[in-house]
Amino acid sequence: MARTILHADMDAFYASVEQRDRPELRGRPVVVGGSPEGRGVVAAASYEARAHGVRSAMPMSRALRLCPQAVRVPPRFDRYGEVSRQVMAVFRAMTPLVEPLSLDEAFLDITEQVASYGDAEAAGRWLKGEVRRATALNVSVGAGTNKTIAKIASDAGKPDGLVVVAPGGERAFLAPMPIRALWGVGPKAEAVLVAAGIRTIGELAETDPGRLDRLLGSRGPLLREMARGVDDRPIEPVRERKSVGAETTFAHDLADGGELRAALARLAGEVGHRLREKRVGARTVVLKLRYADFRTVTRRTTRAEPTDDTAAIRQAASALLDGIAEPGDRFRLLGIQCGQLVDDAEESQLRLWPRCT
DNA sequence: TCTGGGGTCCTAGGACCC
DNA sequence: TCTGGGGTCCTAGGACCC
Repeated sequence: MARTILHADMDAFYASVEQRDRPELRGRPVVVGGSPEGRGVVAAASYEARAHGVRSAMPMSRALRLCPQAVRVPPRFDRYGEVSRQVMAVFRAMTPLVEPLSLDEAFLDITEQVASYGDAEAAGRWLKGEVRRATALNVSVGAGTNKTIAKIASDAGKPDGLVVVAPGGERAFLAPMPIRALWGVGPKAEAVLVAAGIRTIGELAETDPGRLDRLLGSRGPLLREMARGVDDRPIEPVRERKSVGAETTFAHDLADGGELRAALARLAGEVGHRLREKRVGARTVVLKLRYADFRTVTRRTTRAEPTDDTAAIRQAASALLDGIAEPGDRFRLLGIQCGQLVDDAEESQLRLWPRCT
């Protein structure tokens, strides 16, 4: 039997939360993100700002040139997290099979529940109404028989949309869409495909599998299946976190020295704190450096025992930095990422019963 | 125009062991 | 003196997502 999958995606989430919390911002172009002097980029833009060409991930300096009357708001991630918990609670009132993708977006498998709403369209309307009642915010919803269809359907209806793709209608729905709409096709894959004369998902679906493998490598078969409307990936309500990291871009490039080492200590503190909060230890510490010319390098070290200790993380990262930095180097970004996470409870089990490994 | 910060997943080469 | 193949772990880089 065909599944019924919803993809729910809040409209201009951070910007909408700001406009909701601050009525004086309503109806005005709002851009959430870091300052242009601090080399910030746009995290979210209200639809009023988008009308001027402002987009997510755009440098803030460019956004404010495109739309000088825009109000720039520094992000308040704690606040967005609170609202996100309300939204996810509404989703979970519908089905336990909710897979969050970010603060403002999730897949829902409502195969078991859809009949009790009537049909997918009615279920989608119910969800939009409940989210609006709980948060006074709009969510766009797409419905279909798999994740690919539901996701592209919710994108297609934005803002405040509800798009339902009936079983059997998958290929006709996807065919005219640009390949870039497909999950997993970014700038690089798009360029490769366009150079080969493949512009739409329909054209991708018709491409010879062997040719696609040569163009896309191992990702060819999966993307071709998705383009043909076939996608069996399940909704995964529980996904284990694999890493915890923090990074910072400096307002001005830094040489190695007191300021850089102080930033490193601050990042180690941040990461250590979050590891302890989550009750996990990390076996690997990765140092990330971006040079003034945007070249990025990483160096890592693996420990025998996991740690959540700030000083240990700082020392590991500092030793890695010693191995990279040359006199005269200037850096624009520094980051620390901890991986190979081990649950504290699991860890103590291993200590007590070493032979059980 | 001058490029954030949080992540996930994949590839490829080398070390090491059997 | 020359030479296997498989498996696992580690490292660095890169594509991609929101």
